[in-house]
Amino acid sequence: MPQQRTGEAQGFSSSKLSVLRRHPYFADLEAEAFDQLCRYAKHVTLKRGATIFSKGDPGNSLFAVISGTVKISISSPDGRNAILNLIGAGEIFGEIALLDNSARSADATANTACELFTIDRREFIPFVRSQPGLAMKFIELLCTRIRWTSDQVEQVILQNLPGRLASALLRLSEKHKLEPQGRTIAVTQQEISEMVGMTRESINKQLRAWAARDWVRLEHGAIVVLKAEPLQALVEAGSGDEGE
Amino acid sequence: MPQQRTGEAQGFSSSKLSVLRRHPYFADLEAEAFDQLCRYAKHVTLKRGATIFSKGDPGNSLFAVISGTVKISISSPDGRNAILNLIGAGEIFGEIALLDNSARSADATANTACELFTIDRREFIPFVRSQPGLAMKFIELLCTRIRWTSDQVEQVILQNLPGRLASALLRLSEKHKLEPQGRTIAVTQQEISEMVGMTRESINKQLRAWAARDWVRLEHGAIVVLKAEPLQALVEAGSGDEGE
DNA sequence: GGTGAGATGTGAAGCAATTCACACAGCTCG
DNA sequence: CGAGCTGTGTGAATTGCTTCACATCTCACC
Repeated sequence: MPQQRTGEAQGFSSSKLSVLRRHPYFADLEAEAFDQLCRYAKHVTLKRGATIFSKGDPGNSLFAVISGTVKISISSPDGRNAILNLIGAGEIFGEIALLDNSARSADATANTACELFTIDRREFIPFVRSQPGLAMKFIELLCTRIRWTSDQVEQVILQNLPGRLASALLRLSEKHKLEPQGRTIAVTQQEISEMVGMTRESINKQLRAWAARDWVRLEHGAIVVLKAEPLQALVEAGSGDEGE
Repeated sequence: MPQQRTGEAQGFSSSKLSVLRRHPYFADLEAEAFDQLCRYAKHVTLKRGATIFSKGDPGNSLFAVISGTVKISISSPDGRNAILNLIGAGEIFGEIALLDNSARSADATANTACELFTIDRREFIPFVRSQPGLAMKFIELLCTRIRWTSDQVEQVILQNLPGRLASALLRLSEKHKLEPQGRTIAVTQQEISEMVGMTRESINKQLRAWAARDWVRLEHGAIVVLKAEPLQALVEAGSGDEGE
């Protein structure tokens, strides 16, 4: 894990911690247990593009995002990329390899400059055992992940370009809907193309067509969903074309 | 859940139970706890094609397969199907909706005639709480599922037909390698096509090409992997064509 | 031992998405 | 305040896979 600056946890401002505290995974943890968790944690600041871990690494730490976004992806030998997930502030990642004590199954990189919280396996596993409710929380987290990933399989197998793209936009805007920017999704067209598994060019053309109908607005490095309903209809219609 | 015959558990033969007992999820459960679990369980016999549950149903039971195979799939409005997983003897399914107390996210049907074990949420959840090690087992199970599903996303996004098909065959033969039939995978070409998201015709043509090179042997309703290495090489080469 | 349903095998035509080859816009950092 | 790097926009040619339309094969079950 290169390019990181670490420091012990005692200096955390409460505003940073509150990002995590608000999150469902920790929300109903007792204050005392939460403080103890923070004492174990290390703080990491990363530049955009920094590698957090790579496929095949031993999975001996858990991460939480304080600010910025992290990209979970896999790359093929011929240079193509598949983005499995984008992790935003307040979310956790890296739990799978940690929990089943095996190698990382994908790469994690800083998609923007970001601040992370990281906790080591050696401290974390005993902590989970001491907090019986926490295991159940992680089961819920894993279930959410499976639903997310299964959804992705479903869309990629069943839908054509418009359906896949619509589905990806809706899934992303769903994740972000709690946040202040509303329905603005901060992703590049290149990134979306790697999430749905089609070329940037194809994605661009479809997005333009929708922008012409005012279903979306395209910004530099972001997409705003203006009308979710017709997109939703497209997904539900199966691998359907749009009308007119 | 139609077309089922149920009976209380006291009549189970030990041979049936041993299928489950051997399986990692239950292997290191104490005999007493295992017996108690069996007392809660119901036995179900299903005809080929029977619906076990459908997407959207409340998820209030867990299943284990004693014999036969179960298909976990999703169908789109226009009649296309995506198979997410095939569950064989000794395996568990239906745990996701049970654990996070939500609706089924896919359909489950009997892919062959099969015998199942089923246990109700009301009995199961308290049982898990009474067996602290069991929660950890389920965490491992969920991690395995995520890895399986993420693999599927990876292959479907990054690979073309030969790569996807090779990958699917290897993943399936991996699952079956412990069983007596060796590398024989009991699936139809239609089923494989729905797992990789391409048409049966395309799959058939690719399989024939490989059969001509003795990489696989095609049987009625089954595929035998003869040479895993060239298939593995194909997967690792990215969306690569085969030579000559 | 026949018969029908499910599974496999195969070619020709069509098309959705890729590939390739650009032009331009917008940030950001010396 | 250009210089350069990302990100976006767009058209023409190509292609991998689908679609469609069959023939054949296999097996379970009357």
